[in-house]
Amino acid sequence: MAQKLPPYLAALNPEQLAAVRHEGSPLLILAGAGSGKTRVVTTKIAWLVRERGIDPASILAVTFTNKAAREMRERAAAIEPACERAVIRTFHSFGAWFLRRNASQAGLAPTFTIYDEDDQATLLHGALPQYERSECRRIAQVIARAKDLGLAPDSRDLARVASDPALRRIYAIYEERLRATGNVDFGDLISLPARLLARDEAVRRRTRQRFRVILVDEYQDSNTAQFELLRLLAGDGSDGIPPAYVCVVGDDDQSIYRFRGAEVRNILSFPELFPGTTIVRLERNYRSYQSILDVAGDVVSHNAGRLGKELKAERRGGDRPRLVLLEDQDEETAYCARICESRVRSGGRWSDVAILYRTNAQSLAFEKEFPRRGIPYRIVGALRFYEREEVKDVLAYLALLLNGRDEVAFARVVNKPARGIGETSLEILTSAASDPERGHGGDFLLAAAAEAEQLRGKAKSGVREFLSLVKSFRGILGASEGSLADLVERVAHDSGLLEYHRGQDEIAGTQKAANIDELVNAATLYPPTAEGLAEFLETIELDRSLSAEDSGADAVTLITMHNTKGLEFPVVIVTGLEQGLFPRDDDEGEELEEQRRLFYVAITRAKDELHLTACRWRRLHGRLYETLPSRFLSEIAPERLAFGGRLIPTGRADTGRVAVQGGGPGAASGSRSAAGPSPWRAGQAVYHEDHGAGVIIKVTPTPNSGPHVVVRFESGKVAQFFPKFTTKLELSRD
DNA sequence: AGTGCAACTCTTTTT
DNA sequence: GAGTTGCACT
Repeated sequence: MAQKLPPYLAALNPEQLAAVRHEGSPLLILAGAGSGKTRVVTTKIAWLVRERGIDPASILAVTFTNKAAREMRERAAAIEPACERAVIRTFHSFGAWFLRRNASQAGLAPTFTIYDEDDQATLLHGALPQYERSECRRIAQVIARAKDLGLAPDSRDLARVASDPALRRIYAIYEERLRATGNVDFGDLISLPARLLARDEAVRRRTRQRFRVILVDEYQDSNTAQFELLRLLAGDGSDGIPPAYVCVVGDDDQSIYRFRGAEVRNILSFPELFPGTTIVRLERNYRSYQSILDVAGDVVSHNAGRLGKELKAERRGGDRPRLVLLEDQDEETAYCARICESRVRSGGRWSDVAILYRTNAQSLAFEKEFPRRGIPYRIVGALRFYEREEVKDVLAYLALLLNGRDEVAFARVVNKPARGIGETSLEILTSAASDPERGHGGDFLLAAAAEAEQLRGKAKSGVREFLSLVKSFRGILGASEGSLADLVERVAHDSGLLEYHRGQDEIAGTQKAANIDELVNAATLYPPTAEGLAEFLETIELDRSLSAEDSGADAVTLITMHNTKGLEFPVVIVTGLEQGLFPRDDDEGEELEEQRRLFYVAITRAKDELHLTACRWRRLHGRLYETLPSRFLSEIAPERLAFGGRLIPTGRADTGRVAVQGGGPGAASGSRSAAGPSPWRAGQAVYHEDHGAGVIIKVTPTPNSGPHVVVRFESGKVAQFFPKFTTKLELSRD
């Protein structure tokens, strides 16, 4: 290299450097797991500002999580402090930011609040009481998917999201009700900005003139609506404003949010949709040993429709990942515990180990057993602070202060704690609020004030009491001193919620009052103004990772595979690798491929050591099922895996059972192993309890798990078994 | 209006 | 097996 690079660039490999210094055409960075993606993006932002003289305020970088946005901002600013001024946000938070700044054009108040799916369901239930709550939840989800796809109630393609012909009408009613509240839902944060940009030339021009560089991280998880927003933001030059420089970063092999509307095709077809695209592949992996990436590569190679990418480990060698077939969950828990213990015994930390599973319910076994063994653990993403009843109650009072049309918030707290306002009274107030004759403009507080006279006795005094509460809270909102925490505290206390929930705590042993305190605490950072309150509510609504998660304590991580994206651990154990659980039996086609990608993500989290476990017996929904190992396991070349080391007693001597960890000579598991040469040979006829008669088409010996056989049944179905671990498969004798 | 019981339903869930 | 929801009862 002729000229000397500044230090922040000199550390990059050639592909990374090319990605950072690319300009002039759309750029697609295909960044494999562990390939230094964040470093490239942050360096690129800094480089644009520092070397190319780009105004940081004209750079928009969107991510999918707040955590990623924070990290990106910090790391870019660490290289070039001016990057603080870049707009680095999640897609949704950018949408909210944009809508607040263009509120009047969007037909919204700048202090609108955001409804989550629970609120959406409540709104639906209020509009369509004939549908029960659970049904409303389902419908809310369908509507959310429709918005992900950018489909409005009158879109011709609405059937793509659900075939029910009633959907169009329900969706239309929902939209009408939602607009009447003056609030927005998650989907609106993407679709309303897009609609505004499409329709309002002045806003469009102003926005396009401002954002000259647009970066999108985790692009494989973007949905159709987000893609449309991106296109509108970037422009195509036809309005005389040159298109923004668009750079998307992602990994098609890590697209795992299809069920939430993510559209892998966005990344697969990016080069066609943005003509002239340059593609840079980052395939050097700095995280894992090659032995681990080999396994990951085998798995993901079974997917069709990939952009194609092969990870190469900078860290050669490494132990072969270990596949361990176990009897049941107890053995699985014990196996994981032993891995953790031996890690610590050999000088490591508890936090080196992560235990991954497909469903949250699987964490339970570990939660029960680990305390007994003195293993500290933390569960990532299980309990959701903001979704708790008591938290939502306080938030509803707060939201109502900003917006009297918030039907959901009003209905939630007008009678909470109980003030004698029943269903009938609520009905009277609700219809009064929306009655055009009465001119309340949909404002429930105005309606309540005007119509209280119509109510009687308890309801009347209850409404009066409620209104005077709201009035006093609004008084605090104008205060020039103190922080928002004062208001939140007053709301919690004066409303009676704190006492109400304290009472609940005593009955049920919960911590609701403490949670309210935590909410009060979180509000200290905001000013006691309407804007401060709106910002506080937005942060809570959009950044739900706020809960006390990163305590930094030394503990084993229990986590769903989905939640591990972007993380890494020295030791990873992927548990529950059983057919029916992962993948589920009904996973096929696109869904099956997505599950395979999920497995890929899970595997590539491991830096040094990877363990894979499967149980023969799995308890699911309170029932015990006999399972087969996941089909994904048979997609791994057997020689890439170790099948365990030793035979370890489970410690339950009374049953005489052993945990197969594989291992030593003659490692026999219980009574099912037969002596002598294996009867499992290709061509051998077999019978399976569920699948019927079949013929063995392939046998692969394993050191300790007995032979692995592949059987073709008369039905044409091909399935694989470890005869050692199933009683359902028998040799046919004749 | 609040409590208690039976019936239901169960993936994943950045925002 | 556990948590949630609707409904009936008081």
